[in-house]
Amino acid sequence: MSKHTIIRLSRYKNALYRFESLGFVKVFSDNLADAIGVTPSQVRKDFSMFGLSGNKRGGYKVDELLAKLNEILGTNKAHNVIVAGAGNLGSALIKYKGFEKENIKITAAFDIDHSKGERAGEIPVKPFDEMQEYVRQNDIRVGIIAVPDMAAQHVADVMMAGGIKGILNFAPIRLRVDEGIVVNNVNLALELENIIYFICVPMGSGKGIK
Amino acid sequence: MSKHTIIRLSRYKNALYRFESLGFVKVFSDNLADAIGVTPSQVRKDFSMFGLSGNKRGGYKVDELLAKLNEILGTNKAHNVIVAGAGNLGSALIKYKGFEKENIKITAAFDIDHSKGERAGEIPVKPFDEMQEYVRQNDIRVGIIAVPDMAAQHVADVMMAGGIKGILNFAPIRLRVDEGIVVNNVNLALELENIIYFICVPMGSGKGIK
DNA sequence: TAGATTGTTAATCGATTAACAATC
DNA sequence: TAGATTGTTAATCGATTAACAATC
Repeated sequence: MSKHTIIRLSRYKNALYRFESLGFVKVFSDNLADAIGVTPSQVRKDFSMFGLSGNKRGGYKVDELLAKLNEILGTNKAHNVIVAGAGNLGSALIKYKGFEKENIKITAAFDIDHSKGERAGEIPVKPFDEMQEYVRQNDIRVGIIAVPDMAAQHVADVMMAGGIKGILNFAPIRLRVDEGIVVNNVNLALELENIIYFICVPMGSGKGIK
Repeated sequence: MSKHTIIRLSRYKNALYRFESLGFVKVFSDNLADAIGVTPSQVRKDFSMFGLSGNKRGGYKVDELLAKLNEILGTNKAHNVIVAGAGNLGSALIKYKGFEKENIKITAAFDIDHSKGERAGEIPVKPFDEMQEYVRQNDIRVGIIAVPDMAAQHVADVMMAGGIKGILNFAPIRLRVDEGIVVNNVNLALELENIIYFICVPMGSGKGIK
């Protein structure tokens, strides 16, 4: 199943929550398509690949669809995640509100300098040495890498040694990982650079925005 | 020109800096392919689309290639950027080190509560009311949105009114923007959700990782 | 030269879109 | 029923890869 399809599934889900809060009981493929910026065909195709069905004339029931999407995406279960690196980015992630409503919780952060922000009421910042054992003991499956570039590969290795299966990597390097380990990269500088390219390219020439 | 191509160009550039620091004078399409995880064909195809040429047997000169990539991507010129929202994420971005080496500088942050982190030596946090005028006066072309979801569309509108052409949006909603405005979305919860999906899907079934 | 690598064309692959029969 | 929407198949589109002649 392609990554793009799953991303769209998440977007449908977000949109559905908004429709729900607006009082919608059912939606049509047209509504969802509009909401996330794809064609209605795409919506129906995506749904049919996961056996999500609607009524031939009544569209899709919002609550049913949401329940099924949450089940497919795994967001009906809680997931615990750790962060390596408690610098600027790491601490912002620890405090980030957006994970909660997807049932995702950051349970611990690790840093070589664990004095960083060890505050009561917040998530503990532990010494990096303890990470592997913590991962193992708490059966953590997903880790976030928010350490300097040079340390990223080592952190990834330790995460994998502890049993982590998926990594969200903020370091602008390609991690070498074992077979079957899932890595998503977020490269902030690259995102900006990309925007800069597309606003600088002369629009006239038929090039420009994709 | 497709967004994916430009992203790869940025990645080649990153890899080239690393090759350069290792003392490489020239590289082959094979080296670059390995470094960023694509096929050598892809590398040569990408380069040929931008008139980046090498030597039929000697590969590509690292310094020349870097200079040309920086020119194409616009990273040879400095770019000033603003941030809306000086909460956790906004302040982490202000302090983020990774923009500098791409010649990108955050020159100001804006928040309705501008008392947040107005510290000397750092970037000033100004009242949100002043944003539009600041954008206009300083000819800012790119803005980052790191405000709560509900405020994001309004912020985008004000940015556009000030003359901003590109937006990096961290709010998990689809922004409605004018023709020709470039938007890149970074949705942190979605990235994690996506990882969770792929590590949860039973690997055996031929599905799994893409 | 012989061998290796580029640049480019053609083939392949996968993803998106259009079309339409089924049917509520 | 007539009209509208789904579910699915076929067509299209674009991007990636393979192949190979050119050539350093």
